[in-house]
Amino acid sequence: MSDTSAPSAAADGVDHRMPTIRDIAERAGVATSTVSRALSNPQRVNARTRERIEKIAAELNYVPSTQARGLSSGRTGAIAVLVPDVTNPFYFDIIRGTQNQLKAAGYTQLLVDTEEATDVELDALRRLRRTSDGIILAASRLTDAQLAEVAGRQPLVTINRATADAPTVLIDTPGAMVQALEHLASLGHTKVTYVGGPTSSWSTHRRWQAIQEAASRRNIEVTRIGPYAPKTLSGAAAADAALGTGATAFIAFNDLIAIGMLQRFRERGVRVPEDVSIVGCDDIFGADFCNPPLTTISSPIEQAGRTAVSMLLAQLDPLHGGTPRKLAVMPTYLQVRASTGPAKKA
Amino acid sequence: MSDTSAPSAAADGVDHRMPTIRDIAERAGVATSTVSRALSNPQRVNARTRERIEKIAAELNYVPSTQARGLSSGRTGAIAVLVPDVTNPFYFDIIRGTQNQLKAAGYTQLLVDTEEATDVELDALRRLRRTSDGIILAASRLTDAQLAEVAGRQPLVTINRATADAPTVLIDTPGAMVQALEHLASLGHTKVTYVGGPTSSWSTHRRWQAIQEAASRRNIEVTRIGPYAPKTLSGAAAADAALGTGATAFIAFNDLIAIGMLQRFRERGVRVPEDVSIVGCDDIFGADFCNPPLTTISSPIEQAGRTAVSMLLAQLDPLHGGTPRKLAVMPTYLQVRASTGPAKKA
DNA sequence: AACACACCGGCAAGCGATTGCCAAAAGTTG
DNA sequence: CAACTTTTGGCAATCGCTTGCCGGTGTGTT
Repeated sequence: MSDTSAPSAAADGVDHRMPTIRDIAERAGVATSTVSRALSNPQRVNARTRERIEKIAAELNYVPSTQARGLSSGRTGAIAVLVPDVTNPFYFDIIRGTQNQLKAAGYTQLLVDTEEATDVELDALRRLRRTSDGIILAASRLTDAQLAEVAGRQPLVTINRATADAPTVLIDTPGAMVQALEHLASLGHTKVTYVGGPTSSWSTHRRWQAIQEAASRRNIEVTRIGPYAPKTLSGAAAADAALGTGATAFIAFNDLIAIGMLQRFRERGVRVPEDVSIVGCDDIFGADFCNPPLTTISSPIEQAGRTAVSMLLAQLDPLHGGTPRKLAVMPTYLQVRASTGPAKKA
Repeated sequence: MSDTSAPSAAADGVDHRMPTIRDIAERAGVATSTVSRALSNPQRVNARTRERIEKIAAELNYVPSTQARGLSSGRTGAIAVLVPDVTNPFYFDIIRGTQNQLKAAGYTQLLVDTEEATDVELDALRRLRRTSDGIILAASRLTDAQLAEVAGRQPLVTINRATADAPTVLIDTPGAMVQALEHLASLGHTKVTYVGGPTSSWSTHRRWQAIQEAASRRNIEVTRIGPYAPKTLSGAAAADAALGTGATAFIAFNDLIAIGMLQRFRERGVRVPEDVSIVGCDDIFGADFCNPPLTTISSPIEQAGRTAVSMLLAQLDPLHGGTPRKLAVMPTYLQVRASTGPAKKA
């Protein structure tokens, strides 16, 4: 870097200073306030003036400064999306959903990976207070109290984590657990093990509860192992432990664990579904082409992301958004593939 | 703004207005400039004063306004990462790599999905000019001229797209193509088809070139089909077309296509690797557990992301960053799994 | 013809930080 | 102890845009 100097005009003769509304105002012979309004509040200004301004803005290749806009208006135009792990395919779809919807609404998405850690989540939330207009919090690890405090400070929507203090998008995996159990029961399984996720995960508790209830109404004995980290690598340990329970069918916290188990069973020579059956959860990328293809709980994840955005936007702009819903439940269903089969005769 | 006066407390008794350096300055009995310096230029201020200020800032739970900071300093503290498709697992790893490294350096990551479209990419780039301090552009679809212009306007690092105008991180997939070809040759394959990616992809051309060169030096006949969109869904069409070439082995533009082909072959009763062999590229999530597990080209993708960040940061701050490298090439190797086998006797 | 009322554009005060410049205080030196 | 240098903190101007308030025009209503 030898240049960077010169009286604001670069050595190549081109003025690299970004144009501001002031430049536009001068060229158009109006006040900056008029330019501002023409550009962000079109109906507030005469059509002819507006067109002239727009034309000049285009010529100058004007791009408004988000910074300045945010500073004076109090709005940042950004929505933060916090997920526990960006590399978990489940969140990909959420991210894509929010991304689409936010872009459509003219917002910028701030993606934050909270690394499955409460303190990272809290810290991010803290500094995001100034940086974003609202937060979408997926699979939060926070306590109810913490969540309430966050919700009190800024618009918030949670995904897969119910709280009275903020609108929530729930994916009805517990409901599908019942389907899964019925499916397994009809295949003759009587002993089922639930392979649990992280202790701090709200979802894993809900699912376990749903399973217990459903099992008690049928003739099924359920046990639980875990917690396991939601990664394929945890699958090996989970598979080994699962085998120790004597159950013939396993319902995993999510597909990542289920796929990991699949791999481990293969290593150990345990056949799926001949020897044991496995049900996953989320129907992520890969669930359809793993070996064997995974029976799992499927849901419109991407839509969950879109719905979360809608709910948040409705909060930000109560007029436009209609009555803000406090809760949306995404339907789920059991996607039966090849990882479940008749129970092996004892 | 109705109040701003009085004890400026909200109805619930809690003051919801965010604290500013001014609040801190008043409490500490110093000027705002001192607070500013204490917080972002510590050695510029007496240790005792600084400690006092820091203490008050902590008590007030002060968070600086990125907006204001950016406006006055000219830096935004954000780096944009543009990828063609956030749901492509290949980019997951890039994203995770940049995310980590950026966070460590105190930057915010702005993730943008360019939807594999040039105009979306250009538009994003345009508005990002004001919003970010620098850009990481993965697998850009832009022309050299467009790229040069972007690079002239703001710090830029490209991934998998060489250009003289900006530092680049390359993943040496072409190099690995040679390995792949040798692997196939040693298995007795003499006719190989390359299943190409999007026309606008720079990588697909490089790979095809490498393949042609390597093939001409051996006794292998290569053909090319495509373009195909880099999604599993394109795999079906690709598989059908591939079969039509009469080749016994296929090298796919990426794992997504390869996995899609795998599925299609299964549907059609074509056995892999007994009837045909497939090599993928990228070693994405899923390549190891699909059926059969995919022989593919593996590389430290996450590190590519991290390296890109380092190179960009070095550009932003030439002093600290040492001599900025202009090019980094990530090593690759062939990961042999079960989708390749001996050529079928004709 | 008189009055009310949009409509439209300008003025100017911020928004919350950073930073160049300056002066008072403190520390050094011969 | 005078002359200097270095520290340290304050002043005030910006950064680029938004927005409340105001007044001058044009249009519509009695």
